[in-house]
Amino acid sequence: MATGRTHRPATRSRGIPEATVARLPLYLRALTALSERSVPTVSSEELAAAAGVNSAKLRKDFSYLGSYGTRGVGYDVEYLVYQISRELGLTQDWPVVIVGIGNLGAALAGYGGFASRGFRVAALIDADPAMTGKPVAGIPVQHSDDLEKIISEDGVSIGVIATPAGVAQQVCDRLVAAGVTSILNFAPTVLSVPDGVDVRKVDLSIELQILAFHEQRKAGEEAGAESGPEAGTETGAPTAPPAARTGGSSRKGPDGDVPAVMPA
Amino acid sequence: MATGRTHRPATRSRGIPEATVARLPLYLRALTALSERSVPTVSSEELAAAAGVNSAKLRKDFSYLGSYGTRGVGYDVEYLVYQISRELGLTQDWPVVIVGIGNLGAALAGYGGFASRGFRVAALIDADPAMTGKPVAGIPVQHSDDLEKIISEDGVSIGVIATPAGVAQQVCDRLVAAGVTSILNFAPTVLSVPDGVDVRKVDLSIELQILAFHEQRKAGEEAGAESGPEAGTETGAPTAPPAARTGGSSRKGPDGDVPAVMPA
DNA sequence: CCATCTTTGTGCACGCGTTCACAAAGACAT
DNA sequence: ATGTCTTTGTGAACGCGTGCACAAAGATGG
Ligand SMILES: NC(=O)c1ccc[n+]([C@@H]2O[C@H](COP(=O)([O-])OP(=O)(O)OC[C@H]3O[C@@H](n4cnc5c(N)ncnc54)[C@H](O)[C@@H]3O)[C@@H](O)[C@H]2O)c1
Ligand SMILES: NC(=O)c1ccc[n+]([C@@H]2O[C@H](COP(=O)([O-])OP(=O)(O)OC[C@H]3O[C@@H](n4cnc5c(N)ncnc54)[C@H](O)[C@@H]3O)[C@@H](O)[C@H]2O)c1
Repeated sequence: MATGRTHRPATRSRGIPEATVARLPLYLRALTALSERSVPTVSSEELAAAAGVNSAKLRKDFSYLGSYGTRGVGYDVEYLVYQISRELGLTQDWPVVIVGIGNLGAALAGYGGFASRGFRVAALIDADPAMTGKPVAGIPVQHSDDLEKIISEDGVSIGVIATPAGVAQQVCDRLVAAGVTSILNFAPTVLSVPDGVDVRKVDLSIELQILAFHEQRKAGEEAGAESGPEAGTETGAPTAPPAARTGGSSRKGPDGDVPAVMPA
Repeated sequence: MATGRTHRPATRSRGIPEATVARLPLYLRALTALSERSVPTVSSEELAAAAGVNSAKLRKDFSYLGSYGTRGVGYDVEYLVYQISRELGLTQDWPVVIVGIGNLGAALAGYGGFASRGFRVAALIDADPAMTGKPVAGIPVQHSDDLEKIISEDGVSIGVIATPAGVAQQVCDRLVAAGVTSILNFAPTVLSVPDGVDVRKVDLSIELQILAFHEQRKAGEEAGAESGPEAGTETGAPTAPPAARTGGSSRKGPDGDVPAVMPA
């Protein structure tokens, strides 16, 4: 997963578990597709398949919202779309600012999936004076000097950070000071924010590394079940271990992994 | 969290919990920064702060990798960088293809964070003939007709999908058929893949919706503790409920939420 | 060599999330 | 009205992840 709230770890918000909240947009997307095909009702089984989850989990998720659904029939698509939208706060308009209009920021600015769900790009902000005034995706870029003014005037509470990692924390601080209380961070840094501010992060690099881990594991177990510790291709070790293995043998890898002596 | 594995739900890979694997890149990033500052050792407390996690959790995570670390001192930065890199499979080179070189795909292609960690953009692939041959971020775009050839020749096992949602599944199918076993999906669709293929997704829209949920909740509890069911501003309800509330009163929202009768 | 002090590694308890399995609800046919 | 059949809503069990708290390890100083 690319995200995770930063502060406020275990806050069961209004009785709805965090894991459920994270799935509601998934259900909503599937339901919207059904709605566009004028499908009137859907069973938990069908909807769960469309959303890629277990049907029991889906029913339990919906049970947190209340007792919608009719036994023997299923759920009314339009009604459920409305209920989930309302629960997620999508019946109102959310102005969003994007800070850092480089490659990624520009792509985000032009992304149609924004407007489709109650989000509106209120402003694009960049520190580069050469960008100021230049329209990106039809919206003129504004200079970061005006950040505070823009946020307070438009009542923006959600900010997207697409700046280089080095300046992300200070951009974040300015956003928070100006009144933003939700931040979506694309920069590969840990942001620290005061209580009451939510941060979610999207990190491409982390996702790829997780995939690489599993990929390596797949390749490893395919090449013979147990060929002993680390069969081939060491790719050059760095320095020596700290105070390498003087005497004791506490324990090694979880199950007969490579011993803690460093190669070369 | 923007992601989540799709199939193969509870696979404790090689004894390392999935949650730990997801944090390893975070530690690695923090450690790399320390390494660049030539910091020789770091305590679990310091490193945990830098990575934004609990120190006990960090120590437990590292304990799955083995007993590195020296009591009373901490962890050797270089050594740990190497161990985590190796565990994540970053000591080898991973060729990656990006399919769909539009706004997002082009941004990804130019992203420096790729190369920095053992990932190499092996090819950019698009279905638009007008794109073919055109260099994006210094790499010429290839036509999707050649997808299979590219993947088998370069031995690509990781694919990134940045096409429109409508074609994502068929692109995915082709990637998998050609030998790709790990997919990072940016299109807002649920991909179905055979066993043995890992899918991770990044969905901007979902992240924003989760933020909106919490944002709404913050605004709600700030405006008076319990003002009864749904104080103001109904934003127009759609159709009527399915077989609305004939007699029984099973139960409503979890804690005195809006009653299940629809407004208007 | 011994004492002290720092920091790791982990046992343990707890809470969240997932899944199974089933009783009850209600649609629908007769 | 009654019976059958589908599907919901949820109780209960289980496993994973988290964080506390502490014993043991080992560095450091005398
Ligand atoms: N491009 C990608 O695919 C991608 C993927 C994942 C993460 N990221 C991350 O997203 C961020 C942006 O990536 P990018 O490729 O668009 O980089 P970029 O260099 O193209 O864009 C960065 C933009 O931020 C602006 N900026 C710099 N400092 C600023 C400040 N203090 N206030 C406001 N604006 C400021 C710059 O003028 C520039 O326009 C980086 O942190 C990168 O690591 C990018
Ligand atoms: N732009 C964003 O910020 C953003 C954010 C989140 C998600 N997404 C998603 O990422 C995807 C791409 O977004 P975008 O803004 O770059 O769209 P885009 O329309 O700019 O680019 C899509 C590209 O895919 C190519 N394509 C179409 N069919 C193809 C096929 N069968 N094989 C290969 N290439 C094909 C098109 O030629 C085009 O170049 C979409 O699914 C979008 O929903 C985009």
